[in-house]
Amino acid sequence: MSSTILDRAPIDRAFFARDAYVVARDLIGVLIRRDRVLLRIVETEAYAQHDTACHAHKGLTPRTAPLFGPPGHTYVYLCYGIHRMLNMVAGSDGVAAGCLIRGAEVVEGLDVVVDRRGTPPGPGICAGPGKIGAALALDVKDTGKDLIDGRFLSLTKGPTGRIASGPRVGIDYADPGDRRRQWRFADATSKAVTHRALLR
DNA sequence: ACAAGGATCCTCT
DNA sequence: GAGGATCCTTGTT
Repeated sequence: MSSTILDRAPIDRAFFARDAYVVARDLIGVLIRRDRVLLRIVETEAYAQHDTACHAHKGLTPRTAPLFGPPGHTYVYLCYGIHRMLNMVAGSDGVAAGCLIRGAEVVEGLDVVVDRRGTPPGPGICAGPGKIGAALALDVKDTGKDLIDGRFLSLTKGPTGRIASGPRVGIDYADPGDRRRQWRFADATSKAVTHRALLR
């Protein structure tokens, strides 16, 4: 019996207990459900402790604490005072690492997403990390929540397209060496991917 | 108590 | 592709 998009294997903690860039790559295609909204991840970025692009590189603070905790949890923070950004903690307990969810396609619940975003439906409605935060109605209080027990979000494997990679976006403040890392991943077949020109 | 800094978004060319 | 808007939280006084 072939599996449908609604009948996929759940993601376990071991999935997240690997290097962040591997997890970020493998998150492409993963389905995120929250209530009536189902998203398919099409763009991600990896961040790690000794990487000057990462919030955790200066050390542990109350805000970045989830990044240092066990894998398979959220790290949600407010960006530019407006946007709520969803990260998934990777690696091992005590070492900071995470994956930013940058882009997604809406599989179910488009009406809910349109309402939350306040824009008409279109391929770009969840193309960008701030848009995903809005689509899932995330709050900064959602930081540190478990991703494996399925109580906050439920994650299952989904269809992947062709995986492309490139440098991360919006990290001009980071050291040149870190800016060059090819830690951005995307499904090249998706229309919900931003900054296409930088990918290969 | 406050300055400073954004892992962005949107609207133009 | 580039630039400005925007405004809350963080980390440090």
